[in-house]
Amino acid sequence: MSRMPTVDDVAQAAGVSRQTVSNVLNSPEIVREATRQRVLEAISRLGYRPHASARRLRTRKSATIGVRIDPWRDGISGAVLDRFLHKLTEHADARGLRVMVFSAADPDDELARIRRLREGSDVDAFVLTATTHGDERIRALTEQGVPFVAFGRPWDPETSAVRHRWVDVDGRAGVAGAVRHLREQGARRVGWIGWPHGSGTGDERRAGWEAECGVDADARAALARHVEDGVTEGSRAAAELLALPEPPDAIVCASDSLALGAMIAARTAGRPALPVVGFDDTPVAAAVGLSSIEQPLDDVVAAALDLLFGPAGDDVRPNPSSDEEPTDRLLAPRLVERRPGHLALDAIPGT
Amino acid sequence: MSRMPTVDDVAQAAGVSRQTVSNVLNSPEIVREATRQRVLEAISRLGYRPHASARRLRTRKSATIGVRIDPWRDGISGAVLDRFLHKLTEHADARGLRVMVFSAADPDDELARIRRLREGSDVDAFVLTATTHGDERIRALTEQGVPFVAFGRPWDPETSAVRHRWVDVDGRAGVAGAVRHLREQGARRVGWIGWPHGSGTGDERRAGWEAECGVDADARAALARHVEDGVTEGSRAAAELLALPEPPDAIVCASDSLALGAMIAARTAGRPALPVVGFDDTPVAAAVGLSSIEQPLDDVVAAALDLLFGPAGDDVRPNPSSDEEPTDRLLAPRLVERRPGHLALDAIPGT
DNA sequence: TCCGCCGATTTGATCGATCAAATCTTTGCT
DNA sequence: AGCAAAGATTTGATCGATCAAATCGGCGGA
Repeated sequence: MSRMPTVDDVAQAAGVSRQTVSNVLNSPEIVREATRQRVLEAISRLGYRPHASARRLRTRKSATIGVRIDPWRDGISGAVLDRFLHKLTEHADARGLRVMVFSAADPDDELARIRRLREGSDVDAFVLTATTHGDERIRALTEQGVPFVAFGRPWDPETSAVRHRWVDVDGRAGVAGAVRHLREQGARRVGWIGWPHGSGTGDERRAGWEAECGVDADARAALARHVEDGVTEGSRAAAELLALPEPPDAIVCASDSLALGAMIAARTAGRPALPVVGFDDTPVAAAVGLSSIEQPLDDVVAAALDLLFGPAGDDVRPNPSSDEEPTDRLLAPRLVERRPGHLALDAIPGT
Repeated sequence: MSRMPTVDDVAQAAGVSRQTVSNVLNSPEIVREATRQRVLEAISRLGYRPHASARRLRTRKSATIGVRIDPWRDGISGAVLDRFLHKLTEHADARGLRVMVFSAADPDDELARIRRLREGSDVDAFVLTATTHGDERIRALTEQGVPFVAFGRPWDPETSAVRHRWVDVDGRAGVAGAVRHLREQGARRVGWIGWPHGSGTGDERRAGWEAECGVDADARAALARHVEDGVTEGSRAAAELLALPEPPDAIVCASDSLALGAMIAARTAGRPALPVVGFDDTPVAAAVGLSSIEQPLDDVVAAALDLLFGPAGDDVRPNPSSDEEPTDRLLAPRLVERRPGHLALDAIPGT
């Protein structure tokens, strides 16, 4: 037979009807065991696979989730979203879901694309990444009844008021834990290099440092720097801190880019053993032997899918209304410790 | 109206038949201008969008391409495939194509998943990335008649014998160009840090250095190191080279990871101005101010889609048979020059 | 004036699956 | 044994679009 087998072919081969074949696949429990076996045998003998488009046409579901992938990835940290995407496909595969990616020029364009993808039953639900202050997408999708989950908490009261599903990583707890750990290891003055105020993520992370650094407000002001993300910026800020009369004896940073810069600055300043902690545990951190706070992406993805589809299965739940059980999850990150000096520069002949 | 409008709704609204509406969308040239306008007006008034699954069921096409995304590679260089993926979605969107991603444990698993995706008309064609020596996937997909294009040339005669579509970047020409450029700038002994022999990509890149470095075989042996990919490895190799009686006055590397290591080693060895060139122009290179050879991913993606779908349109061409016009494209990369010392460590107070 | 041709449009059938309701089987209880 | 309820299976309709073939309408030529 040249064409792919269909339910009818299987039905004929097994001596049953279309619908029974369909039932074996979709509601096995209502089929008698004997017939079930017979049908399964026929299915595997003919190599039958259900035609996804036909099924979707009928059921109006696609078992597909959509994710936007971002164009701007100058920073090292853009890598987090890539790892997120990869984890997402893994977990989705395990649930029998598919992942479709798309790109968009701006939030409006993203909304337009989302609408289009959903209209054709191409995609059932979406994962929004990189939520911002006053994120327009949350409200728009909620109003349109498009099922989605956000990776990133709502950053302002307005968005919080819109009940929706989200998952995020507790940056504050992560940084606090790292600072506490450094102090247990003997550090007395832990410095902070973060981003300019105003980004939700950045402010959260800084709050973790503030809570645990154990010094008064004046000392905190001296020990903190806020710069744009980047290796150069991190390097410069760290050099400033290390040049203080009372320099820090450890530095925690809001990103691996900043931390890499800090690490290089420490080396240059003759303090190669200064503990430096970054955030996101990107490949670069692993490559240069930098401690870093790792986002538990596996858990994040699992939680996101749970919220969208329930603990198991591939039926999208509708967006939550305003009076139900919790629809969000805040997960704690984990400190990955590495030895400074892992670069082994000291072991190099001639140094 | 609660449900989405269909062709029939539009037809009724415009006072024509289903098929005419369909024609306006798919073969506008056979519809009279006046009716065409009337139908278009009705379409936009009702906000009609064709139902993708229904169309696919009928036409047996999905206008969707599949790409495997790799489980995390620890190197910095994994970023290339991510950028590739992003470019792919951009170009695909522009052509009205969709991109579906999936993950797989190994090549066999990948083939199984590809088969499944194609059977349901989920995906029309695939892009294979990271081709290897003796890549099983090429032959398997060709035999099964699954349309695909490889990003990566065939690395052995056996695979070359299987006529298939591929696009690749001419690493040899890229490295050769960089070496030539360094020599024009006054370098006399250009070193090489690459990967162990055996990887197609790595050997090609090294060949570019050999061709243009302008020294005899003995000197070449002294000036080259072959190590696994990684910052530490690059750093160690570079330190060795710089400790030679006649050290190199510039170093070209097979990857940005190696180059970053080399750059740090140069700094440590007191030669911060040593020109170092990496490969792939990853975000890290940009962040630390490292020159790097950039793969023209835009062109790669455009070429790949051209090979699959023709210069325009979204009809997949069948895999090439053995006697047709060229089915591959080799593209030249470009050197992105940056200033060493961009890290501005020298400008730091206290140094 | 009538016929035939050609381009524009319409009608009937189909893609492959699931839903809803009808029909046939078995089971359980008196 | 008889009969209803529960269980298993089958039949007819449908999802929304396109394909293939039939129909309609206008125009030129005999």
